[in-house]
Amino acid sequence: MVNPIEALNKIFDSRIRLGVMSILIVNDSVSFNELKQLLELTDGNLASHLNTLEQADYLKVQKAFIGKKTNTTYFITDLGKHAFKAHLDALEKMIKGV
Amino acid sequence: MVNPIEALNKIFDSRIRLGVMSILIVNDSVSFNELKQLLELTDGNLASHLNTLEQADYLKVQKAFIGKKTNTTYFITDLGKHAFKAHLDALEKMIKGV
DNA sequence: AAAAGTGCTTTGTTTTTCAAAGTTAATTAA
DNA sequence: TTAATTAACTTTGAAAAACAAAGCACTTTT
Repeated sequence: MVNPIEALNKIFDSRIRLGVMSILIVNDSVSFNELKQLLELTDGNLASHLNTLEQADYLKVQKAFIGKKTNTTYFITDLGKHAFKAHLDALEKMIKGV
Repeated sequence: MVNPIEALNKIFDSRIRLGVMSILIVNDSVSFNELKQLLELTDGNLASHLNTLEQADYLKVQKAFIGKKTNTTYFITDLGKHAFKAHLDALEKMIKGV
């Protein structure tokens, strides 16, 4: 038997990052503020997790003005989608004892 | 919509603890050494994660002698089974966007 | 007698998490 | 026009967690 945990993605150890990804995989764009409210996080905490995901190229950011008000929107990347799905597959396999 | 991550169990943030639980949920008893080999961990690291799970009453330990050689065996508790299943359910719900 | 295995505990470093405060720039309220 | 508020961070610092390595008591194997 192979080590069952090595296919799990370390980046998705975090509940928060899992939450972000599961939101972004179904909604193709979500604002900073929406994420903050959905996940009930402080600005700094959310920003740092988003940063971790961005560093990994799992999501990308778009800063825009709505009128003259800034709006920051997050999108999942293809890499992010694949990584997330691979993680879920690995989880499933692990649980099923394959 | 409710915060999707609050139903996730913080104890299962760790890949290692997830791995231990998924092994113990299908094998009703596993030795320290088997876990160590399956998960490719150092003694100290494994022991501390097992300790976290034990503190939570998610698993119990049985120390026995096989001949005169010590053997430490781990079992999942009912509480552990339920907590693990609840976590997996919460994960599934989160991913499906319920 | 020396080496190696079991199952830890202890120690200490590195990494991660998080809240709180500070920041820049715009917006609305008084 | 000044004050308060919102957005989206960054910085700081503290606490918690992860982890490897070493130590330990005991036993078996060589």
